[in-house]
Amino acid sequence: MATKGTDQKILEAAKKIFILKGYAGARMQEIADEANINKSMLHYYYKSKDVLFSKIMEQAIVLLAPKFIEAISGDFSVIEKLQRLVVTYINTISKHPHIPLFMLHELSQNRVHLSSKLKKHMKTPLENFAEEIKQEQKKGIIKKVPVNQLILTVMSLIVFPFVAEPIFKNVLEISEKTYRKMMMERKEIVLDLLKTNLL
Amino acid sequence: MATKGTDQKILEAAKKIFILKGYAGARMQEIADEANINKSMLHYYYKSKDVLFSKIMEQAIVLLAPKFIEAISGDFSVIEKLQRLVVTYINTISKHPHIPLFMLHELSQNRVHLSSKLKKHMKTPLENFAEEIKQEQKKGIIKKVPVNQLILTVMSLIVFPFVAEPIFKNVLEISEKTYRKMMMERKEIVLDLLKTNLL
DNA sequence: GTCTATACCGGGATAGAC
DNA sequence: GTCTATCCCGGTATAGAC
Repeated sequence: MATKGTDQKILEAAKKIFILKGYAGARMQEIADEANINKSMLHYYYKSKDVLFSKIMEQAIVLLAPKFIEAISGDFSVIEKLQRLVVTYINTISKHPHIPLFMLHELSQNRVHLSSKLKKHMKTPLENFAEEIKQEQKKGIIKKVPVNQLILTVMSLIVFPFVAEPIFKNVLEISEKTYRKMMMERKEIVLDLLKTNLL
Repeated sequence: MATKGTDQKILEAAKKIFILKGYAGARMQEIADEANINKSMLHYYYKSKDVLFSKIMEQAIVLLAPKFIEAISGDFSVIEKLQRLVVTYINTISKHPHIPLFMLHELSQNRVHLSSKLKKHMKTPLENFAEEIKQEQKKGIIKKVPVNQLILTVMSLIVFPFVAEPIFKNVLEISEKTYRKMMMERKEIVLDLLKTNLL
């Protein structure tokens, strides 16, 4: 494979720094250092900090949103879809454990405008899934829990352990390695929890 | 009551700005404006941005940590303690919905050193609680779920909906008011979920 | 495309008058 | 205690040589 192009090196460096420190905390100099290039190269390839940041944020969204949509779509039962969601999300986030907190923090600032873009992509699959849940509840296949609360619950169980990783590792005195292992075991734990609650 | 002292006005303004924007995103000028005072007054009362920030972070910790310890201490069954935790935490955070994301973000930066201080306060109560859980599990009162996973689960169910509030409100198209209501109803939902999982 | 130098501004912090 | 003026650094961005 060819040597990494400068633009790629920049993207990788920016990804690392932005995700670790957030937009406001990130320094262009630090990104340049991380990419082993001159600071002005950043502006040559990506006009401004804002532009560079947007690229990174978009990457993060493109990484997560389609996986979500895919997991809850197709010809599966609700429980099967929840299982798919739990497994793919915990696996994916395990590979990029800092992304959720990064996204949540930047979304809470109004820096990221894609609330509408994101919404548009997610709306139909999410509405369909909600409808399926209601159908199965009506048929008595799964228990009646308010749909929005159920979605909140599922995402909480999956995502929060990564968001709160620093605090948990500290308070519970858990090593990095053990925590990773816990996350892998968590797939089954979350799924069991959801099943006992819904079946 | 007497007119608010300048130092109090500053603390309130700083709290608002820091919690909304984080350390790196906060501007001393903005805090001064918010407090209706001159920027140099900030330095007169609180030597530096760091010092001011530390005060705010400490307030946040003092707000949450004792409530956690109190909820899981005393002569109650595990289920009762979980109920106390769910109720007091959802109530408290509802009044300060931005605090969790603020704390998690700043903790993920290594700006906050109190991992050790916090740990010290929490350690014994947490260990005792963990021991009680294991005891009840041995006696067959509650089902056997790994203790750390259980703690992760409980905190996830309580805290994450606040951390992810902006995204959920957008994607699920929920109004502020409705979301607040959902959080109130959530106390019962979370508790039911935990009970069906443990009993 | 890559580098150096530099412009330019914003932000934290201080000095000093009142 | 409160204000104005100012320092000074660091950070984004640009100019211009090579």
